[in-house]
Amino acid sequence: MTPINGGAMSEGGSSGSSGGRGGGSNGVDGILTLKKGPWTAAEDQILMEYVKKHGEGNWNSVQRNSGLNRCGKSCRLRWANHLRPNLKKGAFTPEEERLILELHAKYGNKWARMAAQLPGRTDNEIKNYWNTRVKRRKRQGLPLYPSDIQQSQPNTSTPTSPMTPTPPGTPLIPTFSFQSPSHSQSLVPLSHTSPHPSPLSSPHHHNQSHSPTFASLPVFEPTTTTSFSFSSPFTFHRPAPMLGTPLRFKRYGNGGTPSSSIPYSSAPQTSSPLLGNSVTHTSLPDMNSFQFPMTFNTTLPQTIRTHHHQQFESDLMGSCGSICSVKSELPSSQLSQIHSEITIDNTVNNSSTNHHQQGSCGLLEDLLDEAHGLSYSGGDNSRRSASSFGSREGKRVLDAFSLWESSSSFNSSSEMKKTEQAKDQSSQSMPEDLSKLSNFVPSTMNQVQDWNNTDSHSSREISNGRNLGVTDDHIGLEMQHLASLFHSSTSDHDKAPDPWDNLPGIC
DNA sequence: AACAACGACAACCGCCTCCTT
DNA sequence: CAAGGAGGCGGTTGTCGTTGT
Repeated sequence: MTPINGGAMSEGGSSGSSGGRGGGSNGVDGILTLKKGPWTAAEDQILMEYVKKHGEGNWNSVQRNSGLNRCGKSCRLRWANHLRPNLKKGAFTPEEERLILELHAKYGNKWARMAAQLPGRTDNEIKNYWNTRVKRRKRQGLPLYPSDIQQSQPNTSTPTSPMTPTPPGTPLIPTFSFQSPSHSQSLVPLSHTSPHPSPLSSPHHHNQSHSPTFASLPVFEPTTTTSFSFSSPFTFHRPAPMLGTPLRFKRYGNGGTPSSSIPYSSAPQTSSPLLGNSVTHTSLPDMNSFQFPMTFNTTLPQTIRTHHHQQFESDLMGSCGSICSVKSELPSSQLSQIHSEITIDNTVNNSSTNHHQQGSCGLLEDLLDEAHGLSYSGGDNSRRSASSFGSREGKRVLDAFSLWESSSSFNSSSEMKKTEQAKDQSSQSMPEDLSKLSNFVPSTMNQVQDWNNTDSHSSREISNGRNLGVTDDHIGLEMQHLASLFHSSTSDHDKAPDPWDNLPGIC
């Protein structure tokens, strides 16, 4: 039970009460109390209804206007971590796990920043994953990072990373490298070439002591053999304007955020420092739908890899959200298309497999094995993967969605027909899991579009304008950027096996 | 079957920064 | 310029389910 803290409760929930959960909702002595603890499906429904009507932001008004007896902060958290569209539930994929390691090595405990590069993932998820990992490895007496990932950034997370002390003499400008002989990867922040403003230099960041020249994106060296390969055909339909996932598009603008794209797509379309003078970005003929008829394989021999490729790699890894977030922002029908057309090779696994063949040190092998085992072979993650949507929390959310869908006026409108059509179209060509996803999110996602289209007023007012991280223009700019990277590329059109099929659970 | 250990995760808390007035 | 509100971030805690003994 937590009495409202007078007016002093500045959203911060400085309730000062015990952290106990499952508190009641009724006040004592007539004092209205804010409910704490787990959210119910009904509460979720209320919150979703509210966001549907008013958009994200103004979380404090949720309680005032919707009758939901939760503090604004709690509402925001609930929405961001559980209710908002495009959330990717389930266990982290091996690629994601690897990326988390890399990002943590680079950024430390900057969960939001890491989440910005893991589309559909929340900072809370990443944080939980990491903390669990820290505990486990500490117990096992293992180093936090695989030996091929060197943490050379001043660790901002000493309390939770006791096993990875920052070595003395760590440079202020962090470097980040892979030293596995089989990976031959090396990541360095090419700050001098990055056109992106450094988010770390932003005063927005808490007590950041990083060098302001630190590139926000993990830019790969030309020698990089990265973890992804993309095959064509690679079609982007211009996504519907959405509010999307503001959490990931505000401060940490890379990873598909507007901030990362603007420098590329600004009017003059000057050549990127990375691309050299020969590359001039030109306007796209059709931003509504365009295709990248190319195969891009990052394992190409260095000698035939072009600057385009390298740049694209950089953007893929650094701003994975540029693509992935586009994917995640799309309505389900388009989502399915993206899913079926983006091909990502899991060369992480391949490279780690090569480890054995190349006889690297046993510890590294063990670590890699462990990492994979955690993800695949009966480990905890597989457990969770199997039950991710069957969890009580998942059920709650699904219940809420069911309630919401069944009660929403949206269902009876013509929009519903469109949604159903989209469902039909998409489900025809999507795997079962994606079909389920389609059934799970479509109205929500369409609704987001709807909010933006029909309720632009409220949308613009969201969060005092701070919430408009993803705008139509921004997405368009991203598309321009991406397309420009493919502009002069040619390729074969061989179809590669769809790696999304290999992803567990919902993705 | 009972218990402990562990992992995953939701949610809370406090602090911080930015924006508005 | 200052104050207050709003929102975001990172740290922490408690609960629950699973697994192992």
